[in-house]
Amino acid sequence: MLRCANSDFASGAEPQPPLFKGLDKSDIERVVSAGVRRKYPRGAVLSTEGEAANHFFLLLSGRARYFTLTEDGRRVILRWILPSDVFGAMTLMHDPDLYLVSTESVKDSELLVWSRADIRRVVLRHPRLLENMLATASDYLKWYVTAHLALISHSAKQRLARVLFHLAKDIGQPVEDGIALDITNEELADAAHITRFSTSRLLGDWQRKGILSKRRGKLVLTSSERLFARIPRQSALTI
Amino acid sequence: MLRCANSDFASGAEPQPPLFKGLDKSDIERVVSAGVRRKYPRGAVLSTEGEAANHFFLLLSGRARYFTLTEDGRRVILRWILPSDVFGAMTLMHDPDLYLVSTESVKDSELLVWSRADIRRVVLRHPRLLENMLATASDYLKWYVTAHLALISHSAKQRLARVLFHLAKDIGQPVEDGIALDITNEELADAAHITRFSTSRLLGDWQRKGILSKRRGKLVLTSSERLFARIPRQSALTI
DNA sequence: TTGCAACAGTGCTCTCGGGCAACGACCGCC
DNA sequence: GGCGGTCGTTGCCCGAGAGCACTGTTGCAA
Repeated sequence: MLRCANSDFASGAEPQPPLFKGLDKSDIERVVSAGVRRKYPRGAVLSTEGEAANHFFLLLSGRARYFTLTEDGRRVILRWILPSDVFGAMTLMHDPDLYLVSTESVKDSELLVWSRADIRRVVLRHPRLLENMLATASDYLKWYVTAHLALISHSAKQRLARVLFHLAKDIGQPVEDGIALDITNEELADAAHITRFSTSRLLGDWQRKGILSKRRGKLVLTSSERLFARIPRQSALTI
Repeated sequence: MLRCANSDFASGAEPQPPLFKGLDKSDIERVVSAGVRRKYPRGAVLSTEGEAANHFFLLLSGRARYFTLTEDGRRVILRWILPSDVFGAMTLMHDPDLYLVSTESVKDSELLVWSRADIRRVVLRHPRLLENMLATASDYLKWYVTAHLALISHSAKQRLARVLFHLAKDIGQPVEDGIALDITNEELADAAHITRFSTSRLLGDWQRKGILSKRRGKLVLTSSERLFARIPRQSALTI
């Protein structure tokens, strides 16, 4: 494993991760060179809930996600991690603590990884990193408030629509007739917190209406707006 | 409004707010004296979702809570704020931002209030405050993960039991036959995300079993463990 | 090609808990 | 004391969506 002697971020060629906001080239250089670049295959567990937080990560390429388990062992998908996102922030704490949730790669991924000792040293020298992490934390809280409200006030259909919409935005690939997603019904079900049966039924409805088309493990969203079509309501004028 | 010339925190007499962890007396003195002490009556809205985050708060005495609104206007209680807790952390951000949720006092309360300019100045001089805020943020995320899991995997009964248990721990007052809570059915319903009808039914069950006793606006929890009694299950041996 | 496993669709049942209406109990106020 | 408002209770209905069994479909591997 090699130290990252020359960072791509300092050059400004790549999009700047929010973590580095407000830092100048030499600062970024120093931060990046304190970490190591590592590759992980699809499906690798990168950090595990309840274990000591000893590594801080920045996703360079690929894709990952947070997950946790319910008391009865069901897996719960929390949030996607996209390139430029950081995770394992418990590592930054002044007092060592445990990871709150687990993370896994869902595609072959490349990451920048710091040990606790290294990232702490860097962070104390660059408090701006702490400020940026606080901003990230607030994004997470924002996401959670939204998810919380969705859970308690949206129907299964609305939740699935919301999941599809955000997936299309975050990880969809434009194709001729819409936006393509590599995803199974079961993954959608987990994300929307409904059963795979309901997922199948709802997707079926939408397909019949021409809002999307799907084949095994693949889905093309044609008109994402129509996902949120209001439930047809009785007109007040109809006596 | 007077600057706080002499802080109670620096003396060590009062319990130390987590915000000040790792700071020495003179540091705390400086932080506290940058804020002003203010009193708010019960029911005051202290910060409003969507407004510019211009004030940072530390609750000295009383009680407050976060809340937000659903799209259809229903009020959602998020979390209690107890003495020593801080809120309005969006004020600390490097780039000005809006409050994420609203807060209101639920008892007459005394707070330490900082303007954005003042708290930013202090925070930049004492990066340890940022570290402590990060720790607070992680507490919030922990709370949210728990609440999220409760919402998707617990029954109405389990959620209400959990709410009662935590309220008893946080804001209950010991009395001869248990722990007393000043709370209405409606507030419990909001906190557990169930209707007030279900709340009434569940509390009725528990009262009949002697787990708690209640009169209008008041509730005495006798044996909080029995709230979580497992649902009696068919024995596998019963053919 | 065959076989198998993962993925997907459908019809059915059933339960939790939401929603409503109506009633009852308690509190404070004039 | 009477009265209106808030809070609490109960019975009833009903619908969303979970759960399950079964079948159909696709892809991969031997």
